[in-house]
Amino acid sequence: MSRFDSRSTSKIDQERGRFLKHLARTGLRVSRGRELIFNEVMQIHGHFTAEQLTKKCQKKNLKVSRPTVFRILHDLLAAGVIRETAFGDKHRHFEHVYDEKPHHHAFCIYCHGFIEFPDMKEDMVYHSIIEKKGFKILGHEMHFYGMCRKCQEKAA
Amino acid sequence: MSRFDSRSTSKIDQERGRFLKHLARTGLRVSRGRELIFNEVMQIHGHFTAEQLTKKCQKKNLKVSRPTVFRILHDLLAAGVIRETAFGDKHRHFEHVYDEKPHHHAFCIYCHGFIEFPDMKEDMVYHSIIEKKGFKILGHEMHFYGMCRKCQEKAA
DNA sequence: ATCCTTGCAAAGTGTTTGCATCGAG
DNA sequence: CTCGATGCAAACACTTTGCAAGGAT
Repeated sequence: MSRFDSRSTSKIDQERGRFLKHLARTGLRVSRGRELIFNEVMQIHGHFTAEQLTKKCQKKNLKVSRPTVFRILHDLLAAGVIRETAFGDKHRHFEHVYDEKPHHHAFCIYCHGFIEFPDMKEDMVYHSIIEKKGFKILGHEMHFYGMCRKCQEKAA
Repeated sequence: MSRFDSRSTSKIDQERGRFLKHLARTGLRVSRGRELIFNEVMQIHGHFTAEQLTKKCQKKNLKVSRPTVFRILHDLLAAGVIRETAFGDKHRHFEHVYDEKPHHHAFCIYCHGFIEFPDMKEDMVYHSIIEKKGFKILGHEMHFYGMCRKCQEKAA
């Protein structure tokens, strides 16, 4: 019915605006690499590593070297388009700052696996405390840690 | 009035027990290094990196090499005495699994600084969801991310 | 005597930097 | 023509491994 789905693109456009503004402000160019990486990143749902992103680009025959990927991830971080999301892992994980499907993680301290569960918006209690300190909240994630079913069975 | 403060030590003894049990179960010895690192770790309040722990030991003239520190941190992880706590940082951060003063963090995506705020125990909604999946919860932490006061002022 | 522990040096891994070249404004 | 972007190779930082010596049971 509608002529085009404006909902999902507007979010991306908003993020693109944030990125372009950041580039303009810091005197950086809208280069081939930046456009390309921005687009790839926005297509990813969930978390990703620099390595995964590099491979994803290479599979599509988009030419970007690893250093460039890292450099542009820094740009995206500085622009506030992506953020580092924390895992007890060797490499850094990234994801969009705008959350499509907010969810959280429960990590197994034994096997390092994790399960996901949806956001229940029960974090509001914290908002007033944090914002009183002048901190502007963009999002949140909750980490539970413990022992997954498999590891419990193994330990039993 | 009381003859000695048994409260704080009992917690540590409990953790020591967990560690010893793990060592026994996996056929590892209660070596000098393990005792030493265990004690140092239990004296730390808050998060620490392998590097900090190594330096702490060396300052006290406790002889342990870096590889040993890493190896014993793995033991402590496997025993469930410490866990990795997630920061958007290069090195891994650790902390006790038993939480003395539960608190959470709000990270600035611009400067990577963070502020702390106390645990409000508002996470209970998640327990039933997570435990339904057979996951045994040992603790949790909440990460907010956004922009700290200073970075907001800088950006204005 | 066996098997775990430790330290040293070396190897890995993920990330960053230097530098020369390319390319946009 | 100037200054940023990029790729390559090298450098880095943190962590892990191999190996031989030392130590506990």
